[in-house]
Amino acid sequence: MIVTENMPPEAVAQKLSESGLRATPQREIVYRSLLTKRDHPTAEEVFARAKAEMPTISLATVYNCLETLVQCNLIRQVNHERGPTRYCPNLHPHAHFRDEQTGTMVDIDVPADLFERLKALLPTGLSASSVEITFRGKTQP
Amino acid sequence: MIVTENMPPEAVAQKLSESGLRATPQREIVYRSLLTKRDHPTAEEVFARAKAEMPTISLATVYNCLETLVQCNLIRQVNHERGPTRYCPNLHPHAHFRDEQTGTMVDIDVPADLFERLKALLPTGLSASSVEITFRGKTQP
DNA sequence: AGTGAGATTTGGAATTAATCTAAAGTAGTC
DNA sequence: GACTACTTTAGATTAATTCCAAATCTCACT
Repeated sequence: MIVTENMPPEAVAQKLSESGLRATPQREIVYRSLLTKRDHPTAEEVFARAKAEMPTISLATVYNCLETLVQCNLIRQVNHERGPTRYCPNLHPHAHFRDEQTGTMVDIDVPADLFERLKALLPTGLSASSVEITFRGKTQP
Repeated sequence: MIVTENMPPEAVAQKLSESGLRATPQREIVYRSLLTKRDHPTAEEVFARAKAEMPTISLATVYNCLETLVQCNLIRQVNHERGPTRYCPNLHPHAHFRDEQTGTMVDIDVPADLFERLKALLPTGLSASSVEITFRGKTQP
């Protein structure tokens, strides 16, 4: 299955088992917490949301689940400068804009041909498996 | 002075004092260590090189100097995923390619018009002060 | 249904990169 | 030559994440 669209919540179990992994309640809760509020939360924020549904879940588990979901391509990691890693269920190729004041992050669609032009800049011998584009700036008042 | 080219080593003192800062031996050593081997070293690596020239320099000072040099636009910070921050004296707008195996990083020139096209993707209301483009992948054998 | 192997979760300790702090050193100015 | 502001320094501290080893769970097989 090639992923071009965001996973519907039901597909998590399937995608996980495709990778030989189990669809545990913790993994589903963590994944749902990304889907329901798509604001690029940090692991701590996911932890807070997950605890609301399952008070016994641990922070280590949240890190484990996020890592697992990244591994089987259900979500993406987003890093910006030294800030904590954020997580994103949008699997379309896209860029991120980060507001310097508030730290909030929004998705920016990038046409496929621009990604192609960027990849074409690489000298022969280098092949990119991913391209990360991050804008930093401010939101007009 | 608008910076479009890498600073010649002599220019550091001037650039620093323009910003009301002093050209200390530590700052010059740290800057030179970036110029002489342009391999995007981490603060720890800069520290090691600086110590060879000035055994009494401290790691905190290296962090301070790097921060100062970034502030007055003599060098750039480069972040990639969770790795330690790296430093780069190349002030041209450019992208970075990072080899997943070795962790080494190389500069990739990006034509100005591509940067413009990227910035044009932002919806009205968002204005970017910088764009970071990072490729991740592998170097062909 | 019971059992064993392997996967998963958990809390706490450990790690890493970076920042903070407060004291000591240095430099330009009056 | 002293005042003041800027710098450096070592060590303590922080923040995010990873590691670890024990407890728990789940599936496959009997």
